[in-house]
Amino acid sequence: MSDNKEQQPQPTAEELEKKDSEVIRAKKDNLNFLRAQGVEPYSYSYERTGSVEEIKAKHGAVTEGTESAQSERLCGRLVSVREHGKSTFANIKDASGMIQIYFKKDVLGDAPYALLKKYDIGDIIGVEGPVFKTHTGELTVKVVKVELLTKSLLPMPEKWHGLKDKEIRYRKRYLDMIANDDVRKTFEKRVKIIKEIRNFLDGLGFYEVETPMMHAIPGGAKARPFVTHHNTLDMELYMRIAPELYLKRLLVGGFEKVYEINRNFRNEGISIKHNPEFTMLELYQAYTDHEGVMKICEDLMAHLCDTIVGSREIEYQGTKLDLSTPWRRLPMADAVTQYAGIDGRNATEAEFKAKLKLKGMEPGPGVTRGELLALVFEEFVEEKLIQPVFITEFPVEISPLSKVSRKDRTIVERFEPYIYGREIANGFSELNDAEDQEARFRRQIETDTEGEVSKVMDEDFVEALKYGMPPAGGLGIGIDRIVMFLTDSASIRDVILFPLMRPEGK
RNA sequence: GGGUGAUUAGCUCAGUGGUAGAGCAGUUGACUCUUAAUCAAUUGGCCGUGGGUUCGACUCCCACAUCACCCA
Repeated sequence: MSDNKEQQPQPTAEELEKKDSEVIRAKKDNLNFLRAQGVEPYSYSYERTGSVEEIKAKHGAVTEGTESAQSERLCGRLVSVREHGKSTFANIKDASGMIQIYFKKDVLGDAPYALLKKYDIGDIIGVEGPVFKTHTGELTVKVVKVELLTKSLLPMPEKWHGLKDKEIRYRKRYLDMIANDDVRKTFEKRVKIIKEIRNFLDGLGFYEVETPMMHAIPGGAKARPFVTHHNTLDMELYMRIAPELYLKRLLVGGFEKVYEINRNFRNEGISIKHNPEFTMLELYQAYTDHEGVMKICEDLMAHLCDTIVGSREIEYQGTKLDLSTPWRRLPMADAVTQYAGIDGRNATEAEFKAKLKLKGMEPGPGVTRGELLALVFEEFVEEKLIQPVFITEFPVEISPLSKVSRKDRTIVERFEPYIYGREIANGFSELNDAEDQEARFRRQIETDTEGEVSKVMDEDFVEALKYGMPPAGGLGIGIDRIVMFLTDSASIRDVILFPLMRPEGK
């Protein structure tokens, strides 16, 4: 495959040169001119006296008409230039913010001022000089000395409208970040959210661990895995769909509170809510049950609201969401009764099927009552769960890893919180009866028709359980979806730096 | 997987079966407190790719590619 590509004749330097637009050629000309003048267009370092924000904070009190006694050094990308003959205003931007800089011919000197013409928007520069306030009150660096730190060879996106083309924004995230300030803010927020999750869990005494992302047997969730191959072992490996089975092994081993924040991979569709690789938090705590981790779940979300948003009421896509704790608890059957207009506790299989038929669904004869309930829930209820709610009491058939309810053998001690019609997490009292686990795996393997379950039983996991896993509660939270809520992002692609894209056709 | 829409200059967008447009960016000139600076001039296009219809297609038709949105 790659052979064909390599046989294609590589364009020569001249041909590439020809293809350059005039805009690009102008920048290259500037680069070459500067080089000829002895300017190094790709410098090695620049020592600054502070970031843009720091300098602004430091000199905020400078009064108009005076300038700081101290000279400052700062650097960043040149984002706009306003020439006025013998003086020039410009703006540079660093990670902290943007500041105006002022070049004056008689301050900078004739020759350096003339060289400014060879600087382009997009170049990264360092400037040195005192700080003053303009007549309009804007804090500005009066540049005494300017240095080119990095020459830019491609034109920047338009300064006013920015970069809107979603395809370019996702494919070339760096341009998106340069052009759209709120993108950088969203991803800074993502960093803080994940940091706060760690803070919260570490505060509860959890250990963060790393378990394999390449599995010989895919497990821990119902999803199609990505397959890869190990050469020297000559074996198929699967990118993990969940870390669950490994984290539970750690409970067997004696860790009592563990969590992992990392990537899972599911070979399924791509949508506004799904990226093939996504980040999950999974945590397990020994000697507690689903109630225990349900509390951790809502407390964690409340903690994130407090620390990231500053309020437990957030607005998502124009809808107000109140994440105050405790969240409502609602058994699945009751949710169906309440939202689907069919008695979730007493309806017959035929009644469920009739209901599903309204959406064109015709489950086969092998489908159990519990599965039918879950289908009705998915089809008719989920989208209506706007305010946070824990759906509880899942049918045992669709929950192969959770413990049967102590009140009712047909349901399990499991919950899924929903916000804005979306499932954001999944938790349960972990099944630790090895023989029951083995039987449920077996049943899953037998009934799976979609290839969503491994055909091979994870014997080692079952064996681990046989040594004895303490009773435990487990919880998995989709981090990307949490970030979407807390940053008011409509698409998962807006909270993943480099979402999966098909290679561009050529 | 199905449906709808988009694809035109580096970027943001108009456009029409008959010679391809604007703003920004670029280039040249003027301007020593501007900030979407202003003013004057100017360069830049295989109108996503490949077929077809037509005297003539950026425009109409078909296929393909990529993206977006909706549905499964």
